[in-house]
Amino acid sequence: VVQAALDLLDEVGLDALSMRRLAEKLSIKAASLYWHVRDKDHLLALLAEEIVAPTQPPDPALPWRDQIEALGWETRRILLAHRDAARVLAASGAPTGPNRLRLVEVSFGVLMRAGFTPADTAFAGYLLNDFVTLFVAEEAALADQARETDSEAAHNWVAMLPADQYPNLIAAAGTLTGADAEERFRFGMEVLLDGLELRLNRSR
Amino acid sequence: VVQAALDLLDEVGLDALSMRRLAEKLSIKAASLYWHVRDKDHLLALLAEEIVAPTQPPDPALPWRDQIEALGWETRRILLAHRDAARVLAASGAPTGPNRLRLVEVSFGVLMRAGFTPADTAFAGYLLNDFVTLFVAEEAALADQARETDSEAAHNWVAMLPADQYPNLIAAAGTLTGADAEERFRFGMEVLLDGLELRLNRSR
DNA sequence: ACCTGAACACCGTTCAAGT
DNA sequence: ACCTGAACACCGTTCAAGT
Repeated sequence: VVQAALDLLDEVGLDALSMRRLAEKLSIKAASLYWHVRDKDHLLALLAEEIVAPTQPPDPALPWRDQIEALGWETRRILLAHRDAARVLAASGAPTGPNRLRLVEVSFGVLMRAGFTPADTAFAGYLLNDFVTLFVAEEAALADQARETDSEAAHNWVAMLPADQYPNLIAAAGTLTGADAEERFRFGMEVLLDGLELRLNRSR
Repeated sequence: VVQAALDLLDEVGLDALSMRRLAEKLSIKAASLYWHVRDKDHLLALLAEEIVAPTQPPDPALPWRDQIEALGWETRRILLAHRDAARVLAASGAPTGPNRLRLVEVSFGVLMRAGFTPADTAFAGYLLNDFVTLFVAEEAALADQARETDSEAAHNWVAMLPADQYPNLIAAAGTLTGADAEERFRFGMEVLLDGLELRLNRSR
């Protein structure tokens, strides 16, 4: 039932994922879906649960930093496995299903055992989760966009800018190759983890 | 023209902002809008430009950290000034208009002058910008949701969870009062800036 | 328990035609 | 230069009715 929705998502993307198309795929009329599912929002929540299901929790024997890092990379991998997966998570709002709650529990557990206060744990957990989700959403959007237009055009919008008005933008963005998503992800994770580690050490 | 769209956004929110309603507000038929505006996407881009227009750039005499921090708080202030503003920025994609490009240029300039490499500047700039936008989007969503349901219910979803399955989640999330958006924002900014500062010092 | 027909109240967008 | 009428191809959702 929800598996069909996931297949459809991979085929057509989130924007074209409609109740009517899903019904068609199931050889059913659209009205019938409302017996299986309360809402489209509800469907998205179920979809988010399904996407996130195969996530491997990190090895609890590792230091907290390595665990958080591993979970970040694993989450990125999971979200890249389905089309628009990160957008589905964002669109389906706060986690309510067991799979997503479990992941929150895992990351909060790592942070608490590392010595963060409960409040800092909650803040840091949301910060990390938001970073990963947004990052992958952007990464996927850029990849889609690069697939539509030719990749030269993607570069050239920077070159089109008036150089005297945006010198720093051009200097910095000019270094981006577009194929450096992993490096950018590592950068973000490092900055966040360094910031969190510093905070932890200071509080002791 | 776009001012009417901004008014409508404040009145009804992004989800209900349709071309047809906007036309009605202008005492016009929907088809006429397509003379003034190419697309709905184009309209959203113009809207994003308009929202961001009154942003005050930080004092260039300040240390880089203070400038970035000031710009972060200013951006949050600007985005909270209009309903669903953060979502509009996210929905309208990468910045193309002069106002948003100017802000990117400002933040990149601060980072470059602080001594970051061009690549690190681009990474850090996106990271900071994404953090602020996403944070405000979430903050606004939570505030909306709290306005709809009574605020007790917002607390109780945590209390409803089976305590044996999610001990860390409950311990950490239980400390959140819902009215601590500013504190959470400060936390995120501090973590990011600490991480960035460490990276800058290491590279020298 | 599961599905359908038919309807309601919407969308974004195009295009020939009007003034 | 700016607007309209009419249409096209869609949406999510409800609800009585069928089996």
